[in-house]
Amino acid sequence: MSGAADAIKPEVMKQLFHPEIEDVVPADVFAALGDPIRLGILVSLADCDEVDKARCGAFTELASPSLLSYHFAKLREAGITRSRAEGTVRFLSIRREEFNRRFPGLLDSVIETARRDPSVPRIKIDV
Amino acid sequence: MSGAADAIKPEVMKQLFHPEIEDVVPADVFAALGDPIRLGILVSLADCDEVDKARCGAFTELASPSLLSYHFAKLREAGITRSRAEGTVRFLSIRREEFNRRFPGLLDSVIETARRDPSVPRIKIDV
DNA sequence: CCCATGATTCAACGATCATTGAAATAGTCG
DNA sequence: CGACTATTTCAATGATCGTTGAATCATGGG
Repeated sequence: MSGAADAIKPEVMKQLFHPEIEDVVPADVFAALGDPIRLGILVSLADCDEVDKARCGAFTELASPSLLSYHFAKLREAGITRSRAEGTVRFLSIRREEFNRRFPGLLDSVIETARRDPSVPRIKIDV
Repeated sequence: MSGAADAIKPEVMKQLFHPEIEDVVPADVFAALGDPIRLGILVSLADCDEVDKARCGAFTELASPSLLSYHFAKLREAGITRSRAEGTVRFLSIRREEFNRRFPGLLDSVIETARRDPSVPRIKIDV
């Protein structure tokens, strides 16, 4: 097409749903944490050296792409993580500040608990 | 029956299963916490004035007896609570010390989080 | 324009979940 | 014993879960 002002950045991939942090409710948070793969995603994210630089594709040791997508959605819809698109890649990060404001201290205990436990799988994310 | 040494206390009601605290795993704990009724039971227990004096029957505002029994079992099997029988009554309590040893700091954050949130139902337990 | 790549969506599956109401069990007390 | 109370168990329901594999979508590069 040949319009004049199509200066829109092409990187506007379909937006995934993120709840307002005020709408997030404890029971849903804990339900989202109630799966070893999702806890694995969380601690791996928490231990990632550079924040907001973890590609979704870095988690393939934990599950198949399609299953990962399912678990990413669970964490995202529970207000725990954020998914950001950049070109053909998607980056995953923890909604630290917001979440800490909503549920002070909770995330740290959860991550510490999951990090300490051998039943939680984890990967090294090379950014 | 007329044996000589039947000095056995009659309060040996069928024992309910409690996992060893070492066998408890984070994902199962969070799954158990992922329900508003169970969070309600937990904060109500935590706010009970006299520890280990909360009758199961005190929770009937939260759900029907049979549903309560189901949720009690979930909390118990996740290592969070203990059920103790005394005559025809059962008492429910939080496995504070053990649980804190296994997952330091977690229970307090969870209870604080649930206590602060209006989506979690709660009752006043009169012991 | 077509192809490769990264990721989500869809359809299907068996498993578990939350809930209900009725039945069983355990203990107490007349 | 027999009625009564407190609680669990059972059977049944529809809903959601975790998983798989195939299909789809979006983007970037030849």
